[in-house]
Amino acid sequence: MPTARDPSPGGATVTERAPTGAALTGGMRWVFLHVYSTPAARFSTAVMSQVRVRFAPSPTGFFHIGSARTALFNWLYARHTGGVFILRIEDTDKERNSDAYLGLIYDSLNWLGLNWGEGPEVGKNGGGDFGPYRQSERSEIYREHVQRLLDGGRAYEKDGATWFKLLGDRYEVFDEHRKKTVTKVKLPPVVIDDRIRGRVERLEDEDFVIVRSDGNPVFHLVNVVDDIAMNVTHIIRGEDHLSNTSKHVLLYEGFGVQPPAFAHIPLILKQNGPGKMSKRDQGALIEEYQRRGYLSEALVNFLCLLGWNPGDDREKMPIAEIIRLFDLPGVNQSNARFDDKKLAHMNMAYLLELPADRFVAIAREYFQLHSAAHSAAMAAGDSYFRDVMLLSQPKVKGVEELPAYTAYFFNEDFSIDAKVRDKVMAKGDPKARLRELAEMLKAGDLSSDSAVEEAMKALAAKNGLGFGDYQSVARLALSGTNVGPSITGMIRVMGRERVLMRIERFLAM
RNA sequence: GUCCCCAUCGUCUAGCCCGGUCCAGGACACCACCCUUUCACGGUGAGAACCGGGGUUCGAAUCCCCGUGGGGACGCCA
Repeated sequence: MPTARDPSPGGATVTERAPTGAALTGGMRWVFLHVYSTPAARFSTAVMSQVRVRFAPSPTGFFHIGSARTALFNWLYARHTGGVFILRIEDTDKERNSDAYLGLIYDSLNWLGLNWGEGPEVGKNGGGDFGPYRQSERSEIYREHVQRLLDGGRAYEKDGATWFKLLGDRYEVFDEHRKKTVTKVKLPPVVIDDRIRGRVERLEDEDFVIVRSDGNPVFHLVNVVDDIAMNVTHIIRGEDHLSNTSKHVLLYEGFGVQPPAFAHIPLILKQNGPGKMSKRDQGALIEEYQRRGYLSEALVNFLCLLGWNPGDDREKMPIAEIIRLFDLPGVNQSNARFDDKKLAHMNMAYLLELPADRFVAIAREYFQLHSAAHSAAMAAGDSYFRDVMLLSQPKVKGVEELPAYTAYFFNEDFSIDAKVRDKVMAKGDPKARLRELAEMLKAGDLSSDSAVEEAMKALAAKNGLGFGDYQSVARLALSGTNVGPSITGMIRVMGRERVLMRIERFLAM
């Protein structure tokens, strides 16, 4: 609905949209609002001035892009409003939970810089007055709340499970889709005043289970109970939860509590094929980007732009600026397709302007994960490694290219690309050029790129040739290929001894 | 099948709320050229979109309706 960006204040939604056909539902809506707004006064705490948002993942699988963005939008909103970002672990599914996945949630959030003010205590994160923050430790709280519904006649037991009871006239009907007779309840549609979608109506007409027959409470119940208990003011979550929201609103009503503000953000679609992105899709895992040496600030910047924008043409922005500008009405309503090319570009842009020390540190970290490249690189010594990395920084699109891109700096047995060799050796007398270059380098000043460059240019001029006549064959002899950093930089970094050795070996071939 | 959400270049999007300034702007990708010491970066340029149909209006990408398409939800999963 196009009224989305106009969050009408204070539930005044009832009156807008006039004549045609809305009269009936409008009237019923009033009844509904009346029912739950009266007892709300008794339960709801004083006016909450501070925004409290939560990210509530389940440790049942890898942490993926979609979850990361939901966490990010919550975090941004908390930072923007000076509110609290809560991490709550929804680990009620005993079958599928695992500590490894839980650890991955903590690691990924930390890596992305999404620190939580309240939640499980991990490192500098967590703590808070509304714990415990793992649902597996909150059973007593759920039991009390279910008892309250039972006592108030809003829940009953059947088939060993506990069901939430809808209030209204009941009737039986055969459900074609599920092939069974079900009991339905006559009710006006639930109204959701969504900060991103606008007004959404959805009919909820069947009682639903809130505690399984094995005694475990279900998602809908624990989610609502915790959001009440933790004083959550804004629920920012994926649009896939929009259809659950009617159940949740009914539960709030059952507890006599005014629901928080809802904001359903668009989904991220997989880049190839139909459907939303899931943990199994190509490029879906946060862990993977971390492992591939992506810069978290680049990934965060990219993720912000999937479903949100600052309202102008800016894309690459410091996080502080994003925090300043981020707001719920600026979030898009349509799903966005993930594009790894754009992410790679963003990553390169960040890489290019990374301070030298940090670039080298990240490169070293990356090499450590790749033992073969690592041992050779480390054997060459810290300062040589640093020089090689800084020489390559402006040339690569990502840290993951580094080991292959720089391999010949660290290994003497690099291979010579046959095609390149044939091409380079085809015209002129490259070997003669190489001999002239070696002669010059024996005594030349190799202390800076410009010194090397001047010497090479002088040599070329003396022989009536161009810089390129020396560059291509020198590159071939030193690296075996025709791509790489500037040749002058290579000579400077490799040093006289190594350069002369490689040239001689090449001439002997 | 039922219900809900959405709809601008291949992709992410600006513009839409408050109709004219839009023969629709930016970015990624692609192509060409320039720069150049290879490869990149960078610069310049090209191609590329208002889903369709009705309506309202002097005028619609912008408002309304209907189609169509895409997405989501329909569990004693979360």
